[in-house]
Amino acid sequence: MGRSKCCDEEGLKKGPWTHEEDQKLLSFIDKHGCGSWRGLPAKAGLQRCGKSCRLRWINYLRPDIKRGKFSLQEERTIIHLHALLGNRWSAIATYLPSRTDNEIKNYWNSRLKKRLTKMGIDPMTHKPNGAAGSSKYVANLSHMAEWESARLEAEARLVRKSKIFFNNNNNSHNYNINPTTISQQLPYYQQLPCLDILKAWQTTTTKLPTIHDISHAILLNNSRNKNLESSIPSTLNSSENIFANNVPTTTKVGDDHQNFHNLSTINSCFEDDQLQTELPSFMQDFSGVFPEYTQNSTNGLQVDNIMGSFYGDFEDNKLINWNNFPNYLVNSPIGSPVF
DNA sequence: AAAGCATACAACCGCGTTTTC
DNA sequence: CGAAAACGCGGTTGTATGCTT
Repeated sequence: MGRSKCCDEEGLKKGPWTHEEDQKLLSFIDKHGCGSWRGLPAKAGLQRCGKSCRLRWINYLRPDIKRGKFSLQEERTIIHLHALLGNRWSAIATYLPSRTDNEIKNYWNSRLKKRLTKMGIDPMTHKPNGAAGSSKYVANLSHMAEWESARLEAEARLVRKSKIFFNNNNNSHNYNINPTTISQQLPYYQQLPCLDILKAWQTTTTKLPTIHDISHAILLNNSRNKNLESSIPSTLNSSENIFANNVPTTTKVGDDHQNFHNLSTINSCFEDDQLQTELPSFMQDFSGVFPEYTQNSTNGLQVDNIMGSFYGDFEDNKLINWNNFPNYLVNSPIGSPVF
């Protein structure tokens, strides 16, 4: 029963790989491809266990690995994803295709975590130290993470399929979304940010998303869309917009001070000039939802300090126009298994 | 110049899950 | 269906390198 006896690991070499070993492994994989790690070392003439060979290939020798300094965009993606998914490095790595989970994990542990700590932010909860946590917020984030986890798994399966689909169907759209919207569509990868996280989250709660939730999802998906060639058609029908049964249709910005603080602290990890440039940009994308912002945004956002104000041009009595929000969701380029 | 400390990152280890027989 | 191997993931360790005193 079962498989044949596993390789005997006694006498196998451990520790850092030499250039010669790398060449042997590369040469073998070049000729025979990777996989069947168990038998690979003997065939390649290596005194290593298959597990060690696999790790060396995946984390170091693979040709599609991007090495070197992490960009600000990548840093931001990691921080936002970590806030959402926790220490699920392989899931986070799917949003940074050229980076390995090991590299992201190391980068987080050696730099980002310390940087957040220095700034008075708990790297695990992504909340300011000492601040009273909002259990409701944490619960919502947890819901989002669960759905996002499921979506990630499904998306991974669908990515390959979708690429073939789009290659073969460039001129024959047949998706279950608003045809009026379709006629105005840019290619999927050029559309407004995907908001499937919010869509998924919406299935778990009747509460309207906060500005924090929206901003978080927008930033996350903007960065993902820049990094991932994922073009899966949405299956969301326009009549199924997430706000169909929700009231009120507007929310006072001032109701969300706590969440503003959360977003503010996350984004305070970045240079102010970047924040000043990029945050207004995505707010402008959502001009229908944030009318007050676009009308009064000449001065950009104000970020004074770590706990600084993110309110910018928002005032307590300004309203978010939730009625316009479904339009953005319908335009979402990436499908979700839960819709 | 050298010792001690900090940092970065490659690699290992253990464990849960999946696959194969 | 169960057992065992293989795989994949996250936590941790070891070591090289850089910095400070």
